[in-house]
Amino acid sequence: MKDVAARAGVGLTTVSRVVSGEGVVSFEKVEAVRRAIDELGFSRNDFARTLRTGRSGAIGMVVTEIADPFYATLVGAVEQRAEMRGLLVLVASATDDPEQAERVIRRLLQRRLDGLIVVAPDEVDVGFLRNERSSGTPVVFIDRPPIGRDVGGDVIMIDNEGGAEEAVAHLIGAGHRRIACFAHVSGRYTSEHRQAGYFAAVTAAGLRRDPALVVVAHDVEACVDALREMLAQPDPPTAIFSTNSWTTRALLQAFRLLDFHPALVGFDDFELAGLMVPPTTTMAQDPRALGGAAADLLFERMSGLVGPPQHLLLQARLIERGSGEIPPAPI
Amino acid sequence: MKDVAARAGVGLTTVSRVVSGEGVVSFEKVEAVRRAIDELGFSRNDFARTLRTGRSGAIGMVVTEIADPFYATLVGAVEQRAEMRGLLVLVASATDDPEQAERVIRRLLQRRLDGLIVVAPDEVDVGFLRNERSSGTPVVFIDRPPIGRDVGGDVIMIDNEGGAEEAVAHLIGAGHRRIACFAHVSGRYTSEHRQAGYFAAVTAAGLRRDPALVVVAHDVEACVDALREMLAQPDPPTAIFSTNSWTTRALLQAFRLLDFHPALVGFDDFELAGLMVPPTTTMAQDPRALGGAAADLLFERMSGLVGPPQHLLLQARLIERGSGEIPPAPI
DNA sequence: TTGAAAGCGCTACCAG
DNA sequence: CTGGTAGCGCTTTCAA
Repeated sequence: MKDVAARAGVGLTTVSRVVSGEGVVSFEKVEAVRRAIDELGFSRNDFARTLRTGRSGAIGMVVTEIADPFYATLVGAVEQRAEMRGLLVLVASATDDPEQAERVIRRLLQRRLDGLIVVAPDEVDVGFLRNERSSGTPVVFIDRPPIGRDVGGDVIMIDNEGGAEEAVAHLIGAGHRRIACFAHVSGRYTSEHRQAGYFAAVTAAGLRRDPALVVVAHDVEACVDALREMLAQPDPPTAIFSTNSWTTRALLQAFRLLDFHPALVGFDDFELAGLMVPPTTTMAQDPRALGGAAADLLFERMSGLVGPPQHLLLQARLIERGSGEIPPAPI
Repeated sequence: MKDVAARAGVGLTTVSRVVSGEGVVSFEKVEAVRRAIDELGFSRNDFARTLRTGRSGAIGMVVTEIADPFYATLVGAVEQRAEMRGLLVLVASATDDPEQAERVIRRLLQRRLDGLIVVAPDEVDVGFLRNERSSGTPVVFIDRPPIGRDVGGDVIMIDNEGGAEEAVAHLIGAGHRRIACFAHVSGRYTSEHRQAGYFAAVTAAGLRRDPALVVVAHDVEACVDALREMLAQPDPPTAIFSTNSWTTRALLQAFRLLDFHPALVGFDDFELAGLMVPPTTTMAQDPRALGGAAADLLFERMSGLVGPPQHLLLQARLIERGSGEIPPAPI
């Protein structure tokens, strides 16, 4: 910048004003500075700027797995909103390893971000984010609430329990009485809440809660095993509710392997659900809306919105594709 | 840091040494500093550090669309490698708008990154990256070569033409003589090269190059229209080669709508390809390998590897799932 | 081993 | 309108 100033024959401050577009500079000097910038290939050092201003012009985003289309879409939605405001998004995958997750988040924090959007890994105590929030960096949690005492911060989630209940009620409405629940993982927030919704629907309909119908299965092999076991029972399920799209897709592959075709409704929509055999009914979340809402709220906080932490619950939406309502072949 | 020093009763330099783990500090002072850090909730300001050292500890990654599973996986692979080296990854979606793309890349550059991995949007002249490279920031291009004169930089890509040729040869080997080519877009690098592979295979087999069999179609509607037109011709195709997975998936939906089921081989693997009816044969790229190779090369450059720009060509791999080799019903 | 002091490149506050 | 100067928080000499 000093070089630019020298070359343009102006003061350092004038260059700064031209570069940041703030303050008033005479037309000729602007031209001169512009020319010098081009000739020298100058580009402002944002670190120095940040050091001085205290604002980094960047927000951070932590997700558990960027390669998961759901999170990738979430990130895309946030990025789009950020771009409109001239903010950069720093993305970091926390992964499932709690230690690594904490390390990644801490490292992100050292960058003095203007705001943070976090899909808090279950099992990671994000209590240390309390410092951050109290020092003025807004934090919005998304997809699930943070673990840890008094973290505070806004939370934006899907109504997991309500959505699951509605999905299972849909199966019950189609005449099913034996409905299995395939959970994608044990002990994690979304999984547990969707299971709770399953139980709520089963109970509301006066059906028997059969523990043999509830399993945790993430991959094809586990699904095959669980299905084999259920089919060996005297009163096998005629319909299945799955708590996320990974399990839903694993189930679809298992169905083909076993040549077993029950009714199926899965939480989370996925591409090609309509091409499955039969087309798979899903309880869809809208990751774009979720990410957009989180970004909007974060930006409001960044521009000074105060008030108690907000908890937003977005509704999931049933997309009927025929696999739920088809009554099963009589057994 | 000043506060920490005061509280621990040591000098600023000592704190710096403890925090960065460099230099020698007596055990007691280390303890004292650690305690003060905890009590004050101190976390080093990375901007100041970067300003001073000139190294940011972060690399940048530009992709055209983060929500596309292919790019998301690419990012995931780079991130994983970066994490192992304690580097942060700054991701930005360039989008398809050339102006926005350039803005985003420039903004990323202002952050003085230690390295850059770029999926250069076609139509964006990344000539301005030349400055960057000459000022010592290594740049690795991935998935396609950069547009613009003398950009230089390493390039890591899939052998698009060879992969496409092999895919089409596979169809020819299964007895097909009328093979259509559905390209996902016109004028872009990967699309054009895969089309070139298609033509190479067709020519090598001595088949007639029929322009009516080559179309550009990105969505279901366009696929339906194009297929209708082809089916109305006297000698319709019995097999289709598609240049990327978006088009492949659109085709699958179109097939169902039209109740038309030709043999199909698509470039790019996609989840659930095996569940399609019939299971879809694909020419698979491995985005994890691609991203990993790019990251490794970038890290080598960052640690001083000199030499002329490298051009790496990774091979795509045919995953046969039965839809290619099934001879079509006689027409 | 330790600490004082000089600056990394920029912006904010002044005084012209 | 313009430019000089202080200082953001850190690391890196250099001297003790």
